[in-house]
Amino acid sequence: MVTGQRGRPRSFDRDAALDKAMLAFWERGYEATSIADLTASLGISAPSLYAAFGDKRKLFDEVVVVYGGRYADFASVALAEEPTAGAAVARILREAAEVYTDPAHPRGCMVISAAINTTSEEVAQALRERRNANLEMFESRIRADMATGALPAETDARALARYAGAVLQGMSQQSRDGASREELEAVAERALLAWPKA
Amino acid sequence: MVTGQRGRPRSFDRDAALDKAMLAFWERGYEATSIADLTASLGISAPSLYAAFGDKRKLFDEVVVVYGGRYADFASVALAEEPTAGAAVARILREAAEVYTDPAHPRGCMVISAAINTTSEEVAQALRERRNANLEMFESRIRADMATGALPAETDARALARYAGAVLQGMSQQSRDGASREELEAVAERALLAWPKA
DNA sequence: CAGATTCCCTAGCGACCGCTATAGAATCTC
DNA sequence: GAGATTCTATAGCGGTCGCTAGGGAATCTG
Repeated sequence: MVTGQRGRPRSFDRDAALDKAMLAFWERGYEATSIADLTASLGISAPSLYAAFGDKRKLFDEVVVVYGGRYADFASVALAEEPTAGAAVARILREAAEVYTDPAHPRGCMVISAAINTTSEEVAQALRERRNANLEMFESRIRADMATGALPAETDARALARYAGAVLQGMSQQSRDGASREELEAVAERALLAWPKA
Repeated sequence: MVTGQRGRPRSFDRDAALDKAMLAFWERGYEATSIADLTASLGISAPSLYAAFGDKRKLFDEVVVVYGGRYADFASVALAEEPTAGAAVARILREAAEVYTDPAHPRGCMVISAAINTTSEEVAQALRERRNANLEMFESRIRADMATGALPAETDARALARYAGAVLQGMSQQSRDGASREELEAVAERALLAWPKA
C-alpha cells in the first residue's frame, strides 16, 4: 500500500514559491519585506504561506539555505578547487563581480545586505555568523598555504582573510550603489594586486 | 528692544538631543529606530520631538548633517590636505580603522549602514547619493594626480575610486561584524599595497 | 457515494508604526 | 497682576505589522 497524500493537494509549487521569496528578501532585505509583499510575490494568501513555511523567520531561514547553495557556494568551491588561496580568492572576486551584477536577480550578496539594520537581532546574528564562517574558511585556506610555502610563514592569516572579506562586502555594496560588472571587475583586479607574493 | 523669546522655553537641549538621535540612528539604522526608541533615548515625549525637529525624516536629515560634519569630514579634509590622492587615501583608510571601532560611538559608518534595506526609498537614495558623491571626490582627486604625473596617465580613475570606496565600505561592515581596530588597520595597509605607483 | 483529511481564502486579531489633537504648565509682554 | 505665547505630556488616531481562527473547497480512502 503506497501512502498516497491524503486530502486536498497544495495548489502551488513550494520550490518556486521559495525562489520568489528569495528574490523578494534579496531585493529588499528581511525586515523591509512584509508578509503582504510576500503573499503578493508568491501569489498565495497568508495562511497558505504559514502552512507551507511556518512563519516569516523560518521562511527566511529556508531562503538563506537555498541562496547559499545556489549563489554563495562558488566561494567554497573555489577554495576547494584552486591550488592556492591566492588563486581561489582571485577566482572568487572575479566571479563576485559577475554574480553581484547579474541582471537575472537582485544585486549584491543577500547574506551581506539582507539583515543590516533589522530589529530582529536573531536574524542579524544568523547572517553575521555566516559571514564570519566564510572569513574563517578564507583564514584556514590561507594557513594551509602558509604551511606549504605558497604564502610567507609570517603572513597574518586573519588580517588577510579580513581583507578578502572586506573587498567582497565592499563590492556587494558598490553593486547595489550602481557599479557595473566591468567596474567591479576592475576593483577585483586592483584588490588582487595587494595579495602577498609567495 | 531685544526680541526675547516669548512663551515657555524649551526644557531640553536641542543639540544634545540631536546627538542622542544620531547615536540611535547610527546604532540601529533609520527604519529600525522607532519614534518610541527616540523619545526614550532623548528623554522627551513625541510631541516635543515633532515640535523641535518636524518629523522622523527631517530629524534624520539633520542627524546626517551633524554626522557628516563630525565623523565623515576627515575624508574630504585628507583629500584637500595631502599632497597626492594616494597619500590622502592612505590617511583616510587608517583613520577609518580608528573611527569605525571607536568605543565612544556605534561601529562603522552611519552613511554606509543606516539606510540599507529601508522601505523609505527616499532615505536610501539620500545616503546613496552621499556615498556616490564621496566616490566622485575620490575620482576627481585621482584625476588631478594624473594631470600632475603623480599617477600614471592611463589610470582608470573611476575604477580606482571605486576600489577605495569598496575597501572603506568593507571595513565599515567588518567593524560591525566584530573586527578590531588592529585588524582594520591591517586591512587598510594591505589595501594600500594595491595603490598604483607613480 | 460518505467521511476524513488537508488545502484554500476571507476576515480580523493584538501590537506596533509615525504622528497629532488637546489641554494643562511655564514663561513672556504689558 | 492679565493675557498672549509656546512649551509640555497624555491619550489616541488611522495604518500596517506578523500572524491565525474559522469555514468552505478539493482531494483522498473505503
